[in-house]
Amino acid sequence: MSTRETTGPIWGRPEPGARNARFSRDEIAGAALKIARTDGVQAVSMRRVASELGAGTMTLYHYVANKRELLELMHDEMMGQLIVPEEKLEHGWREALTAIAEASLEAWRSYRWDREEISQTPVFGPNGMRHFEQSLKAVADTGLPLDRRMDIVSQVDEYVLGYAEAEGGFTAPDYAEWEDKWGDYIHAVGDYLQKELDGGDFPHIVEFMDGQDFPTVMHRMIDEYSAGGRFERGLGRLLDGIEREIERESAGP
Amino acid sequence: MSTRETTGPIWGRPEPGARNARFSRDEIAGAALKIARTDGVQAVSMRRVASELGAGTMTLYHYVANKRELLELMHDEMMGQLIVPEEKLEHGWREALTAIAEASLEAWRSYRWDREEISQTPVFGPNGMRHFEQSLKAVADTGLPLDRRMDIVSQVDEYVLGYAEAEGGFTAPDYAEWEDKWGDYIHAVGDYLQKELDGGDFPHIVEFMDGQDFPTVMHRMIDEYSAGGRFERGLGRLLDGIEREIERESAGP
DNA sequence: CGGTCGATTCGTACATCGTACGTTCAACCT
DNA sequence: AGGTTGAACGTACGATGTACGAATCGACCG
Repeated sequence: MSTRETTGPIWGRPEPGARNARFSRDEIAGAALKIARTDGVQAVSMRRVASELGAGTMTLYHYVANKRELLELMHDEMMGQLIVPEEKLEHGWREALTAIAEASLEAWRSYRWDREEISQTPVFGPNGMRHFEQSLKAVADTGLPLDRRMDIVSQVDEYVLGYAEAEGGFTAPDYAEWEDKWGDYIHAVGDYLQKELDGGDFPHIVEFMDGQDFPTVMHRMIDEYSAGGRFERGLGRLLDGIEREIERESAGP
Repeated sequence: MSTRETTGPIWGRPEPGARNARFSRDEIAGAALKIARTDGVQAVSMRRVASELGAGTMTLYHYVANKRELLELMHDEMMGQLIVPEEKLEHGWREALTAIAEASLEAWRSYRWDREEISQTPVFGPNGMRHFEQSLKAVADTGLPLDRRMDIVSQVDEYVLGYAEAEGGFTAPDYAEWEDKWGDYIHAVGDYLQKELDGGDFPHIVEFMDGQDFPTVMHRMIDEYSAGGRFERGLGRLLDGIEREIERESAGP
């Protein structure tokens, strides 16, 4: 019988294996991540993960209370990728935050998440905690009050999250793949767009397009994103703003 | 017969009504948005929207090629809410960007989107274009080159997006409702968390918790978010960084 | 006016999803 | 040996998006 404990986080329960467990949580998360990496998160279904493991679908429910928990497992596994070597935290807040932000972007890039499912509830897995600890450590030397330090850490996270999210619309594993998937659509969007632009209501967009057609402009923007530098530039601006706040705080009362 | 055109964006096709249409796209998007507002986006199903309109499910497919298009319609309708009165754009880039950012946050707040579905493809609806036009107009007086202006506009969008996303985990229409929904869970998370913290590996988190238990800390953070000011403070930091870039650009070579 | 034909409506069916429920089997404890 | 319980999973249900094709309607042509 054993009514499934569903109130607490999965990490609050002991991992099954008292008797003879075929799988570990890591193995399950690993299988799910492999599917997510190759076919996207929407391809991660209980059936699919189970069959990847060579198990019956319902077997998964012995290790995980529901799909949300499976996603939480995956989420925390990914958070592991944004832990940074400790020595990177020792050369001042600016370098430390940069290192963390870059690792975060890298991690969020490799898996485009089902935020709907995940980010509605606070997920605090082991790796999530390690990341949080590192983030607080990174800004420990700013001289700002605690709540302000927390504020800054959150803002950097938010920026990286938004950047990764936005980038999703302009990236694919491979440009040719993107072209293959969206090419026709983009072309048709271009036709519609041009008609609107000819109406004369969008002078700044017209200036931005610079006489090129929409697919070309899209291509330009995708290059802009994938060339790199854009993220670092933006992060730099944000850190400049933070720096100014720190200077102001340490000067004035 | 009439094979459904699926290659182009919905706005590239004429709206049905050549003969006698019961619904307009606006009515359909409106019904869907009403559902999204009251029960969340995940409650928006073709069946649900149709029945809201008093129509058969498949009738929707006469107005919309598939669910993605319905979501695009909703998305653009929401984008309408982040159009700003023109006079707000006339007092310098800083005020203009602030006005746009605040309107954006407001709009994104009211509907928590299924980004998975939406943001994977570039959506350029009529309102999306208006927003883009306004954004470019807002930074027209910065004196920066065109691609840099575009870069800045995007970054502000990205920050707002990330903020809204992160905020989602700390908000509910009403705190009591949040408490009701997550209270038990948060409490259980607290138990797990405390055990980890006692291990001694997380000194900065311990400092941050300040002797309070996890539910209390969560409450504190939720207050922090909903008190307002956090978003403006962050936006201010970002704009400070942009300002510095503008100064540097106009001074240097 | 009668007929035609496209525009519009929608019922049925199917594959896929998460998961509730209950059964089976083997390992372990006494 | 008998009982208990951890582990595996088959079956079934209700929800989803949507393909298919039949039914209905109304504007226009003759």
